[in-house]
Amino acid sequence: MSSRKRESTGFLLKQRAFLKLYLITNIENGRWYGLQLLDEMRKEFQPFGFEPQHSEIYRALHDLLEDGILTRGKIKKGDSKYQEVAVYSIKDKEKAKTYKKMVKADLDRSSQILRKALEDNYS
Amino acid sequence: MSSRKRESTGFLLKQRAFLKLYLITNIENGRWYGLQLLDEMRKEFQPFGFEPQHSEIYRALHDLLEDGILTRGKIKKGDSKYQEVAVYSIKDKEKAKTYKKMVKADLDRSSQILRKALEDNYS
DNA sequence: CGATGAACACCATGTTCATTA
DNA sequence: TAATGAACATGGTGTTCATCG
Repeated sequence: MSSRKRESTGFLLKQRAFLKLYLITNIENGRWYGLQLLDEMRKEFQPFGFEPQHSEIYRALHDLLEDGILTRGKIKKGDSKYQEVAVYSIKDKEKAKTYKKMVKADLDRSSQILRKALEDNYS
Repeated sequence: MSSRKRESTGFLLKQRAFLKLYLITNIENGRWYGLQLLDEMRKEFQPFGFEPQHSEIYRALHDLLEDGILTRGKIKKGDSKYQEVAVYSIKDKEKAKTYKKMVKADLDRSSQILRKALEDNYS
């Protein structure tokens, strides 16, 4: 029951968790589909030199589906072209909240590690 | 000459660079050998749940040798046992300084990304 | 061609094995 | 057994390919 297995050495937060966090927050505030979310992320983080890939966004979305946090529907886009896109919405608010709380802990921890490094090496 | 190739998508600082930074700083302040440096890092970061592996420390040290930043000598340990250890010292102070400056930029950038995430997702 | 997704490839790093003092 | 190092294995993520509307 308690056979602990190290899952990593615990350095910084992984990109996947970071993206999942943002996806949840964005989807909480409206309906979005994959490439839209990608563009949003890229726009936000371009100033910081971070440019996520489309496949990683999709993987994060699929993760969130498996986690039971999001649900997906297909709708036709309202533009001149009539193409189906996959739109997401929150399925389980509690799970979403729990996940965000988990990631926050890791964000805080990671921030502390970086801050310590700045203190220890540039004094 | 200017055929730029993306080396990564630019998420957070890599562990390797992080370790190399600490190794330089520690070695600037005295002579150390590998496992000693490992123990030191583990002690420092245990509170943050980060526990680097020995092989990664060695890889970082070898990198710094290749970079021409460190130099290595073999000496006998002063203890009851007479075993040779590999001790390191700074070979090129300028290069060391330059490297540390590079990593600082990445540390700052990474910190900003994390801070932004905290602001954007927990307001 | 835009959107989604899967397959494939690579690199950073973790785990295990070998050597020597 | 401590210390170093190399070999091997895996995970996370980037790149490419396939499909469908």
